[in-house]
Amino acid sequence: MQVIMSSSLHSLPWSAQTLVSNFNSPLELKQAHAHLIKTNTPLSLIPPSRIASVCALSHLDFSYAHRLLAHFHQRQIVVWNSCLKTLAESDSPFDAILLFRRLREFDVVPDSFTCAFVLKACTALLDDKNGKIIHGVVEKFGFQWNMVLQNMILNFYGLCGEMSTARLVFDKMPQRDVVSWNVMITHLVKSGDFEGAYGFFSRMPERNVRSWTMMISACVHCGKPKEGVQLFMEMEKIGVQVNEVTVVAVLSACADLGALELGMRIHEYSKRSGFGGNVRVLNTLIDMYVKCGCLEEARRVFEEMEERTIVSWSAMIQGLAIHGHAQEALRVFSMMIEMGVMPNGVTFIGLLHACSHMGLVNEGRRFFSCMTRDYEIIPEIEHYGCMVDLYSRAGLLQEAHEFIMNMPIKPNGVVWGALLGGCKVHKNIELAEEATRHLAQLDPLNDGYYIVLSNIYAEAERWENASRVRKLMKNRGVKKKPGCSSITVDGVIHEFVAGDDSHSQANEISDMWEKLLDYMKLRGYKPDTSVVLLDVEEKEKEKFLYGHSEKLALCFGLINTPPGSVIRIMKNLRVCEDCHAAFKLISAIVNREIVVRDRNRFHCFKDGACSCQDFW
DNA sequence: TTAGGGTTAG
Repeated sequence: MQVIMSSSLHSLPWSAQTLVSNFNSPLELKQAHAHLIKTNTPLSLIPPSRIASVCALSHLDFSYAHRLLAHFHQRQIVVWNSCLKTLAESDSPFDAILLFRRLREFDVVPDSFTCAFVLKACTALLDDKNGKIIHGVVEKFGFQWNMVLQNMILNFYGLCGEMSTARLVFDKMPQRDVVSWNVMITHLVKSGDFEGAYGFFSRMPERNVRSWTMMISACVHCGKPKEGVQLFMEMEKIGVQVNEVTVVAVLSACADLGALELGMRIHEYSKRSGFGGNVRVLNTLIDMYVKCGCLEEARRVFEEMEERTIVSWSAMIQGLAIHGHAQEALRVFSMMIEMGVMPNGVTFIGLLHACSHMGLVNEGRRFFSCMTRDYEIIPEIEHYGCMVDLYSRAGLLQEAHEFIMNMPIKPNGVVWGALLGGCKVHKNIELAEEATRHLAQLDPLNDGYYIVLSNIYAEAERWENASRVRKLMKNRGVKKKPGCSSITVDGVIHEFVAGDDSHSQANEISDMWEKLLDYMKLRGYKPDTSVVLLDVEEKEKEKFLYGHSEKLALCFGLINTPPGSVIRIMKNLRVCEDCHAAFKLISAIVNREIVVRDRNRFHCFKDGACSCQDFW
């Protein structure tokens, strides 16, 4: 027998070294194998992990690999694991599961890595059955002290939607780390259990920046932006280092709340912290400034961006739309197309919004047809909603109705609601009744629709019908959401509900209103009592009208802010016609800019006019 | 070998 000259790879000739350590295909592997046999060199010179991954990726017969690997002194499981890892991370994770079966046929004892890789494959495939088998293996071999593995199991059950099993595993874990808690929180939020997630968050023995960020964004998604901001403040107080994802989450909360001051502070902070150039941060900033009524700032951020994504363009177009700058929104769209950026469905929602807020019916129609023809975007329910809104606002109620009837998808509450809105403006009782019949089925608990119908009846002085709608609401347990407006002065948010006289400055507010009223009447103001639904005396109606929350907030703002500064008010419902007319006059009387964000859009009152040009 | 969060629409 030929004496083995050397067992070191480096002692092989260079060509053999390359052959043995750099093979990339089964053929090259077999060549290396043959070469080693021929030169009587130990097979163990071949890097085993390479055998494993080549065999795995080329679907080479594993028994060949196994025979080959039998020459190695090291524990074979390492090599199996290398195979499993390659397959679990490849685009055919199912092969990892098949290989795991082979491993058991060969009676190879798995270790914790084996379980981890196979579990990874099961997670990618959401393979409930095999995942449970691995879970069993983990328990059988006593790997429950392996935190990584345990966390993977938690995540696996969470992804499969088996929260109760995840909970059982979590409760049984002999120890837990911050990842275990974060995994539970993630899946509780995803399953819609915000309270449960918050409970876990509160009980965590330690938190990292992910825990905080995740919870803040969960708050925003669950409609609790105020709580999100509170968490952020707490996080800052404790001194947790914030990252760009946290910034995005809290900026979204600011956008929802209209919390401009905090938003601006975070903008400064992100510049200082070096992630002021992050596209996603900048996109969120555009949205925040738009929703806080600072279109100028939003424009500046947009213009200064070095790199823009479709989200940046869409956010800017939508921002211009809700601020009533339809023509500019269309120009931005043209610019985007010229630069070769492909629009998406959301871009068209912004464009259709721009058209419907300014009555550009033809342009809207054109966009609706070109989105499919030129860009292959299939309209979704939101696009149909925008079109119905466009026709309805413009007074083309029959066209809107026909459009709904010809829709290829089932109209939802938003679609019928848009028609109802148009019926109110253009006083069409018949179609309003039809829309309400559909809405009663689709969205029976939404107070807004009942109110609008009752309003339409009241305007037509059909008081019995109006009161019938009221009774219906009562019978169905639907309560009218009270109008509520807020204004921030020196960092403090002041909230006013309609008819509110509980504020410490209530008397001053009332005096201010009386004073304004005198000036307004000199300019021809007549209270529009038609917006008051109740069948009461005219004087009584005026009293209700004068107590509207946005009027209270405005008077408070005029008393407590320096002359010349912009007054920003947020309202939870739409601004009524009377407040709209009053605010136009007041903006001229006090020579102030008044920005009102209602539930649909912005109104910027200046010099006696509104940016919506009374089309809303 | 483990978890994650973000923008546009409504």
